[in-house]
Amino acid sequence: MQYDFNRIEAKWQLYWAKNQTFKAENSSDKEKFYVLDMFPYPSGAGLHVGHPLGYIASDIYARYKRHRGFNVLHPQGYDSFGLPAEQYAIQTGQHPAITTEANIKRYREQLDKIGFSFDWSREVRTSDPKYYKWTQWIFIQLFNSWYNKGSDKAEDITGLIALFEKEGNSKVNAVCDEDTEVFSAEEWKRFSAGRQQEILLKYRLTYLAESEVNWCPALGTVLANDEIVNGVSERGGHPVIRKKMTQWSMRISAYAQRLLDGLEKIDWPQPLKDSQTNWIGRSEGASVTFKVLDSEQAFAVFTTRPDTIFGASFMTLAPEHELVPLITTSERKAAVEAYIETTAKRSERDRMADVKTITGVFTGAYAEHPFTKEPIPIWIGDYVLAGYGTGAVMSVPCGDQRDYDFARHFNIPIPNIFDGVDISEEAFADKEKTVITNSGFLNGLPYKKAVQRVIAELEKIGQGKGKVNYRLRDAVFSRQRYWGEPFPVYYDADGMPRMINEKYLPIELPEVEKYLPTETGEPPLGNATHWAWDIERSAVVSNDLIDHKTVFPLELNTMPGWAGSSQYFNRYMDPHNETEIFSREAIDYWQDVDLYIGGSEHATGHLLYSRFWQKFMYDRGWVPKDEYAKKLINQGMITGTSAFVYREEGSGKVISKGLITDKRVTPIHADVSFVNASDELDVDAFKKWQPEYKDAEFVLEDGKYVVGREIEKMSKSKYNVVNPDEICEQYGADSLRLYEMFLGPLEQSKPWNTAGITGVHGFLKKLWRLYHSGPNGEFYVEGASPSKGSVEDLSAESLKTLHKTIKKVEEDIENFSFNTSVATFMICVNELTAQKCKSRTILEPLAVLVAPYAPHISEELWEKLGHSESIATASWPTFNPEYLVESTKEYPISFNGKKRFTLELPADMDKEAIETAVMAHEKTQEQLQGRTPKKVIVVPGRIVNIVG
RNA sequence: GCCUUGGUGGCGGAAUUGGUAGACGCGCUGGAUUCAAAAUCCAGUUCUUUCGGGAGUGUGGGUUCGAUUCCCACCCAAGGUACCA
Repeated sequence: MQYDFNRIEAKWQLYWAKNQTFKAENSSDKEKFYVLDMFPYPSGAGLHVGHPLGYIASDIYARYKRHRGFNVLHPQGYDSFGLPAEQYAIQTGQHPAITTEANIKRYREQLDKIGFSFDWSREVRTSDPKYYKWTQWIFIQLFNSWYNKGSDKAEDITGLIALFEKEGNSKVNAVCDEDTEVFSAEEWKRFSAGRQQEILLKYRLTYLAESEVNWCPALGTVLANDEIVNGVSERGGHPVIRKKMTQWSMRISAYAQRLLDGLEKIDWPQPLKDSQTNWIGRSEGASVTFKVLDSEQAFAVFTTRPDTIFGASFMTLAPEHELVPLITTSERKAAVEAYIETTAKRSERDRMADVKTITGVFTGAYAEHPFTKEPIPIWIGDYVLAGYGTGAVMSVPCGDQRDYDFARHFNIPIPNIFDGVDISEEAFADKEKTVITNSGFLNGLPYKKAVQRVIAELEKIGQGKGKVNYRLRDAVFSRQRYWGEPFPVYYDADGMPRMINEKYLPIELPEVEKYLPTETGEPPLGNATHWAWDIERSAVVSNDLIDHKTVFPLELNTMPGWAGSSQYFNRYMDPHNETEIFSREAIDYWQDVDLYIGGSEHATGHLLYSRFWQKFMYDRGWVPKDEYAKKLINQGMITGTSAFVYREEGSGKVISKGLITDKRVTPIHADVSFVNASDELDVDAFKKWQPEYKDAEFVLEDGKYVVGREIEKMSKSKYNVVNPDEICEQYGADSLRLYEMFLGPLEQSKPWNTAGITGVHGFLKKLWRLYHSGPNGEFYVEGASPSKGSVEDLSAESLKTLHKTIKKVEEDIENFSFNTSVATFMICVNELTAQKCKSRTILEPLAVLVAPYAPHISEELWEKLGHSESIATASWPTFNPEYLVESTKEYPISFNGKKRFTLELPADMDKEAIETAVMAHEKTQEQLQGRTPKKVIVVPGRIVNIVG
């Protein structure tokens, strides 16, 4: 009987769906195990072979855990708000909800074909109002919370208001805006309601603030860094400037230290932890206030090297620093303004990356040195970023290379404050060996003592203090987009934001005519005509009714992509609950995620924000764990082989790869589906696909157009995607699953090449044949079965093969080394085939071992073995080491570390006996050629090495 | 620039604590079967060689009886870098 994978796979997929085989219950005698995948964004291109990589791995793990007797929660859903659907809507006018729905349908079909053991009854979609109701709910809770540094957690804002009423804010130990003024209880009570709200905003965990954005005036919209190429918009090539905008922010900085500390108790990959650690960027130092000479102004800098304060020969402010226009002298004004304008065009990343070009301008103003009272020139330079620290730097050229280069470039003096150190060529940044000189009261002190001393002196004169600084900035939470969660926010008569009462959630996304920003530059929701909040009717009403008395305008921004993904893992525990985000029982049972698999590209986005929300939820008592995922694995990405055609600069001719020689060409992506295995392009298909090349001249070599090839991340935008559907069709889902695992280690990136799939497919056929040794390839196994009894011929060899496979596969799954277990299965089947094994005692456990990897074929074989229940209910075979005991060991005999021959010796032979046996061997004498070895290393069970 | 990861045959990769480098699969070569093909099976396949052997895990150095594995320096590629998700 043939291995008819198409029939078998369809049969079992239907069976699993009908019987709800993988539905998880919220209570069980079994121990719980929660396996989570990062849910996909349903793009129009459909699923490509890179997506399922992590899903297959987690599915294997989830299935394995079921065999080991756990109650497994393995849900899936869609991160269905996002930019591509909106972009498509702008281009076609099609509502994003419609395209998203269609894309989800396609994703689901594709996912179903691969045979995942998801509990689909728990599916969530972030763009579903039933889901985003709870995203809005969390936003309100954040708004109604402040961070109490005393208790080191988030608390209800009513507690803060009570404190203000009792004692003002001077003794309140809270995380708040830097510019928060001090007031007494009496003053608080006298403030207007609007004023009070304004002050509370400085404490709330989500608040309105000015933040910088990439503004593209031509497109009238804010762009992601991703959408900007070489300083201009990717679409259309328009200029982009950085501009300040009032937006919602999340006070994630309040959690900086806890986010750092929490990393120690979770089993996440070290590189990912490093990423988060660097992102949070804790540094210890001091905050120092400098007065501006001949002015009322002063500014603060943060420095990790306050000990070098006597070496400061200039100050550098970020060009965007608020003080710049206030202190610039009239004769420097033109130069400063010109410089600011140039900087506004550069992206932050550009400014950070570019260390070679040194630019800056002198403002004409001077700061006063807090101790020497000497004037210090104040410069601006774009290597200082406004958003980092205070946006101002105390420049000490002798101790910092960037300051050194800047000083050299502008001929600013470089005073040396390090004893016996030559700074004529470069700055000296070594803290450990530092002894300070030319520094008044710091002379002769080493680094640590100097830091302590200078901080004490600064505190004495009220111009500084020791400080821990974090690089982590508060997260901007507004997006000027349509396809995202609307805020449950309206603006009152004072223009202050107000939350809509929880019981009226969700506030649903309004319909708009077009998805672009309005002509006045408002976000797309500004196009909605029905987008006002009536506080009497508690309903969204027409904008015409806005009177700022009972009907108010609603927020026009929407939430960012990460809003919906920051708590979805908890919502899966109780996804249909309409009265709570999840029930107490559900969260108490499932607790947290035991295994989370997803890409490392989310390290400092989703994976940091979700930890922040979880800690907030924990503080407010809604979840029992302050870290939501015990273990996390990063799957590597799959790279594809992109194809390029080459357009000659100037002529516009498209030149075959071999004819480029020294011509100047621009490589352009060609869809890989137009290219055959010999790298020849179907020119007509290409022209049809990209009409702008319809009339272009294609210069051929030997009558063919040959493309260039390059390995890149597999992505729709690079036109190098390979779809899993065809592989499922041609080889089956089990082959696809095995092949994706067989490609290489889960965590590494690896190329996709379908050529090798015949290998794993051949293995499945061989596995099938092992159970079909009867006449005409009928199913046949020997041994007692539930239905009929027969005698089996069980060999010690087969038992050994089986048990070494059990051992290896078990270790592999526990270590997430799925590629090596596929190889192990192949060896096992090759050996059993050679042994002509037909024994049920071997073949039954083998089916269970294979089941997590290739579930369809295993189900079919399991059924044929006479079982009436799904193989998912079978328990994992038990490894018995007795079958693996060896009586001899083949020793490699090395001379000076190089193996020359091997020698079989009894496994239990001791060190001395091994040495004697080896030295007596003729080949040893042959190798030595009469020399006496200096030393003989014998490691019993491992190796013999003869030196000399 | 900074942070992170990786570099082993023609290709994907294996080598779990420093102990037989190249498991397993693809591809290729030869053979069996076949009218032929597909499928299947068998044998071989790191390079080099005067057939004794010699060299070999990005490059250069180091530690060690022994290094793909540990240390130092460098080269190359990929990912991230705060509004792609």
